[in-house]
Amino acid sequence: MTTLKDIAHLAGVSTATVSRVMNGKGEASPQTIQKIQKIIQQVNYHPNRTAKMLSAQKSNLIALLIPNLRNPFFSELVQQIEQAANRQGYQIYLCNSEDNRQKVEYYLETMQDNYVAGAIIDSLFVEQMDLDQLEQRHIPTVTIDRTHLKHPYAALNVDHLQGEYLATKSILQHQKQAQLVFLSGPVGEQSSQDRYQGYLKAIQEFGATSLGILYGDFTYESGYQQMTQFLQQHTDLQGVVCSNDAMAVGALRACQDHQLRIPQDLQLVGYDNTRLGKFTNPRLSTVQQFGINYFDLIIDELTKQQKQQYWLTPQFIARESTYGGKND
Amino acid sequence: MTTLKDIAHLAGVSTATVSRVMNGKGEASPQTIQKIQKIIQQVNYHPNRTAKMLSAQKSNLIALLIPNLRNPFFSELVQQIEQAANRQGYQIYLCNSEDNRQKVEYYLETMQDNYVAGAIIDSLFVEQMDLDQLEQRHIPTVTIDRTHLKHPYAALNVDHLQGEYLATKSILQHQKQAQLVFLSGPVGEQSSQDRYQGYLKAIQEFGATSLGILYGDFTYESGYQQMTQFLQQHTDLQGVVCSNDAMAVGALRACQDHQLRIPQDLQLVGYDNTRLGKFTNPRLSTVQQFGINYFDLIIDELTKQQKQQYWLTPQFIARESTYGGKND
DNA sequence: TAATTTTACGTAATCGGTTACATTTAATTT
DNA sequence: AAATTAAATGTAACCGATTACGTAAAATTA
Repeated sequence: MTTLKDIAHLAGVSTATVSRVMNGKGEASPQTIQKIQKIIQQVNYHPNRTAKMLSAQKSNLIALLIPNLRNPFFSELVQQIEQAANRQGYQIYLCNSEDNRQKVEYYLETMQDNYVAGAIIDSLFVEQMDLDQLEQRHIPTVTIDRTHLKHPYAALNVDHLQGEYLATKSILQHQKQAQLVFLSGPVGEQSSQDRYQGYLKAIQEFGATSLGILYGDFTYESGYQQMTQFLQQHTDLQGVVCSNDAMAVGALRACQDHQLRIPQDLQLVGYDNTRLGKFTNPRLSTVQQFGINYFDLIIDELTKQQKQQYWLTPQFIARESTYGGKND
Repeated sequence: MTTLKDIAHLAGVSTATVSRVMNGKGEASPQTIQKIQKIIQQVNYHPNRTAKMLSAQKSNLIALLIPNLRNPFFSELVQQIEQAANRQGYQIYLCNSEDNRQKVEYYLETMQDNYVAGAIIDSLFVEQMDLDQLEQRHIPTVTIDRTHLKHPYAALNVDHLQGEYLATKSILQHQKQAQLVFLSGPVGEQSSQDRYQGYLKAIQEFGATSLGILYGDFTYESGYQQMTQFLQQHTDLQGVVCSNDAMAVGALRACQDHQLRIPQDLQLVGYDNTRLGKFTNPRLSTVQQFGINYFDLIIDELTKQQKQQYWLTPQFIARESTYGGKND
């Protein structure tokens, strides 16, 4: 590997001079600058990032802690955030915790080792203690959807209750006395619990009935499986409210396997507005949590540390899996 | 940050001793071992990875270079490989090139800076030169589906021609004189070109007709858009052969928007066997490139350097979007 | 021309670890 | 008890950068 020292040798100067030239800091005569730059070109030298990190005690990495990549919502999130980060000269240090507390701990430790410029936290299993530690280490943090956690940095909060209320309402507006079921994420998952409350609120408001709550794990497979099982025992269902799009797609297929027409026999809504939703048959009505412009904002928060709290207003997107939907 | 030096101070020994104890290398008296371990526990010390990397000139990172994350094939690949890597104590250094040569170059450079233990290369825009460089730097490499590139390490090759031949055949077997169209990846994309050849081979063999080739970019959106456009000009189509599942899903929706029943009016096949395929309506017939057990093998190749060449035999998976399909 | 200020560059410490080698101390051997 | 060997630990160089500080050379001023 070509090092600073090599360049210094070749140019007949000290490493300090080369370093200064590379970073445009301090003084250097035009001749030396030229000579050094020429050599750098010739041997295609580029400074070692690891050494740089250690020396500077900082990096251009932004940690992105997510629970998994199975839920398309997160793979889309990763893409969007990565692009926004790149635009501002940052790289993403992807911390996929695989729904596993141990991995969360591992990544929280290695974030520090990697001298990350900031952390974006969107994961269950992150506790107050962890955020306190990040704060103590002066790692700017943006939490996404971790409303119950406290820290002095920025937070993007999502009103799940309101979102699912809107979604559920969209079903009930066309069928006030409908019997519905709620397809939730894993037991204990806060966002799903909040969404469940929104679902219940709409049900009460319209005097409709909830036939229960099903627990999936945000995958197509679990949506399909839970719904299939449910339909074996219930025939009097008019609507399914799902805690994410992927499960909605699974549930949709399960309903169709039971010869139910969507939305005529049964209305169905997803959540998250993942790209797939526009291409299912029928197209999926869903809830949009945040628009594409929020990702740059997240990176800005980390780098400029404006330390704002955002409350995002979810929007219902009507498509074909509920009445009143339209193509888009 | 707690450092080795801190521990050494607390224990009243030198950093060398602490390092030895931490790594179980060299000799140390039972008392010192105990004392040091106790302190490490107390202050929750863990060695800095960056410093370790620099010092040891190696890391537990495996670079995974992919073209993008938009194609679900790749997001599923990332998950699988990450899990396999984790099982063997490695972390993934995700290099998402965003279909961009510059980023490929950036990542190839930083791989070296990160002292990666190996690289998994599955990306267009990687040239022979790049692999030569990796070889020169002694970075063990596994290429996936880069048949035309030469290097002394392991390679997983996929017979795209055969895969698409099987897929096309499955359509033609039930409708020998069908008129088909091929929905390809971007112009110049090698795997799509190979698949196109397989498609043509089956067409010739059955005396069927190809109405042309459409170029998408492996996204739902492009599949939908290309197919919609095509259907505005053609009404005599009996089959669509797609170069990946995501475009197939988009194309499927486009066909359905044109009131075509699948598979009765028109048969359609995807490629890659992504998870979604089991949940579309109709379920998607597709081609499986490699099974789940291949991911551990890839990591093994990197760490044990068996330097094998693999040719994977693609398998056609019949579902409901072609005749002769069945649920699974 | 001598004194002073600027400019250009080198020396050496530092980041947080690892490790070859030297040294001290303890245990064995004669 | 002296000599030898083995065990325990310390010293210092190193990985590849950055940077505070010092010094030599050049430019400016007196």
